[in-house]
Amino acid sequence: MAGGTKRLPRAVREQQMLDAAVQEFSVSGYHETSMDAIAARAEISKPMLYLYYGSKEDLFGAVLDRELGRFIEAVGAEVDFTLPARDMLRNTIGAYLKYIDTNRASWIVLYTQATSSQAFAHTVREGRERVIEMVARLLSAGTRNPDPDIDFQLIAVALVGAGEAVANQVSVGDVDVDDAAELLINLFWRGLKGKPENLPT
Amino acid sequence: MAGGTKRLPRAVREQQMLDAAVQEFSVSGYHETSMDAIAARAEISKPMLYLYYGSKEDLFGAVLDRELGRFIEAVGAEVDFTLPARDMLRNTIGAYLKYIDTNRASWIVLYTQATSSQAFAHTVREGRERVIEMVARLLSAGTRNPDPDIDFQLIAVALVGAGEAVANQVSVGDVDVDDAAELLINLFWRGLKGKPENLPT
Amino acid sequence: MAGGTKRLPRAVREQQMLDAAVQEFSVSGYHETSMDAIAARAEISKPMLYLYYGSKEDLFGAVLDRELGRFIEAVGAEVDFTLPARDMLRNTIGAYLKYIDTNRASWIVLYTQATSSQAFAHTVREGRERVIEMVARLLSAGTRNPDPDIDFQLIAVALVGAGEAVANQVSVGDVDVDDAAELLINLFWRGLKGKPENLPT
Amino acid sequence: MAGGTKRLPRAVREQQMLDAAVQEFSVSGYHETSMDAIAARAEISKPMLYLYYGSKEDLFGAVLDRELGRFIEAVGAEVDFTLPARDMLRNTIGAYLKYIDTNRASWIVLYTQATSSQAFAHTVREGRERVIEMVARLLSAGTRNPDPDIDFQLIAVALVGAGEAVANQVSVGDVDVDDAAELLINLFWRGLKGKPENLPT
DNA sequence: GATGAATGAGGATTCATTCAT
DNA sequence: CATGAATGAATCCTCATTCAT
Repeated sequence: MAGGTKRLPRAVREQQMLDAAVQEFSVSGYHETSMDAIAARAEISKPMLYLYYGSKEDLFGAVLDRELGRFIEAVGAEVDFTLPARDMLRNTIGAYLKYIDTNRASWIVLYTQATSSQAFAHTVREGRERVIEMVARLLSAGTRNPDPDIDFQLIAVALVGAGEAVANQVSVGDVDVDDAAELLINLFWRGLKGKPENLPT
Repeated sequence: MAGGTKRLPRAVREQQMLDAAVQEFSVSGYHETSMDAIAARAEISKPMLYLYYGSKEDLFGAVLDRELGRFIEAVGAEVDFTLPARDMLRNTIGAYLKYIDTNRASWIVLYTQATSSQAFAHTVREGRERVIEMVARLLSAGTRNPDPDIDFQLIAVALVGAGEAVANQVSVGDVDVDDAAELLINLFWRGLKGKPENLPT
Repeated sequence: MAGGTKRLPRAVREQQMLDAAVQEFSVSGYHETSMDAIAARAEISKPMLYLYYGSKEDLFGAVLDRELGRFIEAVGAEVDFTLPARDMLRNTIGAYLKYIDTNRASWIVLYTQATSSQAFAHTVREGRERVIEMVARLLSAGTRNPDPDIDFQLIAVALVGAGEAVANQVSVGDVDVDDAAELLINLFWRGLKGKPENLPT
Repeated sequence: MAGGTKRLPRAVREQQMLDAAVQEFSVSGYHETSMDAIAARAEISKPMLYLYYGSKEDLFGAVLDRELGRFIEAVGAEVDFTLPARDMLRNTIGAYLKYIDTNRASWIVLYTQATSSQAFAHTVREGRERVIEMVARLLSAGTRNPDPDIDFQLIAVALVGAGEAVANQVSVGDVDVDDAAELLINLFWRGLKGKPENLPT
């Protein structure tokens, strides 16, 4: 009604739909978002959604794919492996939080809503596992004398969990990005220090 | 067939229903669990569910209440505020992880599924905030010279996030409870050390 | 509204639904009959249909089953294998046409509408093949000196086709049952006479 | 890919579309065939279909018209009214079955699928009635002393039914055309013999 | 002349929820 | 007390049909 019922090229419409879907899913979650609502927000008709994405599940999958891709790209772009570890860490975490701060709906869908349906719990779990795996390798590589007793995998789980929790506060707007960055950098940096027992008591 | 249409005292019935509900919700999530499935597992009729709990939403709320209560009770029972900080921390974390290890369905409902519906995102957020608040106070209290610049609140967010992530691994069965406990104790203990900047570089 | 929203025992409701379904399907065919229409005619709600029959396809299947069963029963009841061939033939054809004359909707569904959906073309084809097979055996058995050159199978196809065509006229009300019976009896009786070549030219 | 976006003269396009439509309809039936499928098979766009035929119903009507026309033409071409009755019958039936054998999709649409929609049950019924009428007249004319008691109309119904059933076996490929022809010729010839009662008992 | 893009309208299906016994 | 029987209200999805280029 308001306008916008033009013929758009396929690629544009796709993004328009995904944008609408991200918004709706982020607010209401997978199950409580209706295709009607998405179509309405995208200012198109429902059949278009089905024409382009086949089903609600597939649409949600496409949303996850795009948002995950964007997220990875945004973070990856800021990572320079030639920098010293500490700087790289800073940059990575900075990019991570900046993405979340700037793309809140995206983050909410990826972090909170993606587990809403059985169909995606799997996908999300795998995604997280890859991140954890990566962090674990970084920890292992960044530690000077890696003690074989250290369970880097588990430390990575904890760090990623912490990172997500902080990120989530950012996405909610309760926390300043810079403060969050500083905290996470320190937390991860400690992780790189290796054996916890070395810490002062 | 075997039986089941007995007259049970109200309290027993209630628990029976909640037990069934926890199981179903933990496996399928809020939306993908039907009242039929719950009634079937509880071996009672659907009208009974409605008689006792009014609606699916209320039932889920009752589930959250009971599980949260049990959780708090289980953890609280092991906490002795008269012990030295380090011991208290150890006991608390031990109780926390033991509860999760023993009551996986309960944890899954509380941690993973409670965000499934708009109606409870709120509840969960509040619950987590209370925990974070508590941890923040513990951090603040446990630090010898609390520097007012330290954002204990945010540290608490990170620590709780880490704790949940590790707890989740436990609930999935991927991690040994004792290993998890040791890791978390160390992580939290560092949190008590105050300003991150004090750490060695 | 008009009445009839009573609690009926399962068996009664089932018949009520199937009755409504037969009527609707016979008038509009499989695709052009909506579950709404069937529910409305049965004076029940749509969910009942699904509760009892699962899907439109299954409902149609149940309709076919019941009508085919009734048909076979009605015809079979009149067949007495102890009678002389000619009498048995007369009785069978009589029962056949009487059923059709009395249960027009049933016949229409079985004969005309059952091929409406891919899903049932198969079933119908098989049903017809069984009838043809049976007729072929009767022909073979009823022929005094069965000439091996005679393709009873094909004769049966023709006779059954003729029978269905006549029956259909009956179901439409264009033809008197007795006339139709006489015609078919003669036609089949000729079939029993064996080799066509024996006929006068 | 290979081509297909040529400018073709109207007449060619029309046949191309009808060809595609016949194929699709014969395989899937009226309702289960989509305009998309027809357009795809015809290698043209859907708007073209609508431009030429207005609606699915009209398209199906055009299909029936063309196929019926071809059928009548094919059979009619072989009928020579100057021949003796028996030869004419042989030729007619031969042409009839040859057409079906050669144009199976056409026959299936005319015989099996045309009843799929309310909209055409009518058309088909009328078509069949014309054939029956014609056969009845032939029977009447071919009988030496037409007894007014004989219901040629009904005999024609039976014969046409038999003819269709046999033809259908041919279209399915289960029966040899020549065998089918012989059978039908004999069957019809008997029909010409007049009163059934004259037959031996 | 030809089509990619778009939609109105309706149908099947599924629950959470409630009577009537 | 307990439940089998029943439904209102959505939701997903599809398809014939039509613009705008």
